[in-house]
Amino acid sequence: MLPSSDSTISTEEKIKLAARTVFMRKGYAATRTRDIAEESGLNLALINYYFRSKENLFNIVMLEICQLFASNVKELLNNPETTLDQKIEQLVHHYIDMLLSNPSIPFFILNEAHTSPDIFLSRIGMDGEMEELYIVKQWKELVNEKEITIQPLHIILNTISMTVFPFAAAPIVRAKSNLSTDSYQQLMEERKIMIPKWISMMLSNKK
Amino acid sequence: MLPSSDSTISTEEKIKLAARTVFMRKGYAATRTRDIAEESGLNLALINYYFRSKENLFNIVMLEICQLFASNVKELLNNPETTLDQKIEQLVHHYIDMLLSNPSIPFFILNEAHTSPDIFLSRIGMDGEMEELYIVKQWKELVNEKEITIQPLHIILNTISMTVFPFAAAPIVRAKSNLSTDSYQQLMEERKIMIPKWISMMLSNKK
DNA sequence: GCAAGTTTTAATCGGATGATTAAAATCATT
DNA sequence: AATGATTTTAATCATCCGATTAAAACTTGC
Repeated sequence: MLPSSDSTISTEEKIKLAARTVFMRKGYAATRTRDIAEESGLNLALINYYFRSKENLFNIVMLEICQLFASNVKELLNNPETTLDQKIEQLVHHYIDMLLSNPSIPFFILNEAHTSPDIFLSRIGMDGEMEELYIVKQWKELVNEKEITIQPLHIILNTISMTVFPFAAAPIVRAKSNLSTDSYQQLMEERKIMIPKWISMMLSNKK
Repeated sequence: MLPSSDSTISTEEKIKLAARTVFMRKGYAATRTRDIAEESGLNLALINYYFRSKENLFNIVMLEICQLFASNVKELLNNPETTLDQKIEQLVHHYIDMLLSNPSIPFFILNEAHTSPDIFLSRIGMDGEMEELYIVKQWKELVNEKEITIQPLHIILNTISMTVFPFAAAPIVRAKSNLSTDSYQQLMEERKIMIPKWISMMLSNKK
């Protein structure tokens, strides 16, 4: 978990916290070091004293967010004790819970992946090694059993799309649907239950 | 349709074209007027000569993109001649086709909706009046017939999520799945067929 | 082909912004 | 309390970038 705002935290941590807030709200380019100074209530020069440059600070914040985004997921997908359906359910729960407390993350990640894909992809360990995960074995078994012809990528895309997109598009959806912040959160709680069911339906629909 | 690059187009149009390219690639904040000048091969001062400011130029480009994004959709959803299933199918087809030729639009819209939601929402006519559309009547009929309890917002979210998100996240998904541009387009063509079926499944699943 | 308007150019301005600096304030050690 | 190290501050620098300007290069109408 990312550190929460506290009373007795170091200056360095205060800067990182403020930077995370502002970077996530406005993206890298639109953020001025002065914004971070203001947000943290600290002197401008401290940012360059503790972190050498704006870019360096951003990289550090970025890395922590990516780690948060990826945390537990690999273990979850590699657990031999849970079924495939359970894994999907756990994954959706994990992400919706995480996004409910950090709703700006999807935008942030999409933003940086889009504006500088090469840097972004190299920064986070996008090195594959997905084939070894236990869920892949389970998927192959399911394909044999039920004669499913659907590409697994579609299922992955659908799961992530339905889970993450409502957070990325929250400002638009909220405006269009006239939902309060609370109602929107309630809606996401509902989706925590529903999305795994919808995915199961897609999987059980043999060809 | 947005104007395509041509041989005999006015300077004004050249600037707008270049601006669209760069704004969509980098977002408003990260774009310098000098980038637009370079992209168009024109003198820097022409941007301020034809459009008074960077912001003004952005607003114009933005408006055109939003219009493209919203074009035909209202008519489609208000057509009394098509069934609800057909409407969803047409909607998905329309958007995937549009996004295949303009894959940066989702990121662009999400970006601006997030960084300055108030400006964005006021700019595009987010004024509701959704209730009058024919599809709403059809939805209500379906609810009566099949005793569906699912919130319509979930279905809307799912349709848009599954359609749009794979484009917004394309750089990440492409990297993770090692798919070429062609294969990725092929995947989207498949989704054109599949998404309406998945949505139908969700709808037919009574409670 | 010349005058009036229009478009394009190179040069420059002024404010914003990332970064630095040198001095002041605070803290730690004895 | 005195000394030295660390942290914080206000002021400043250098560069970037949106915008302007004045003159040059075109175009149009006669």
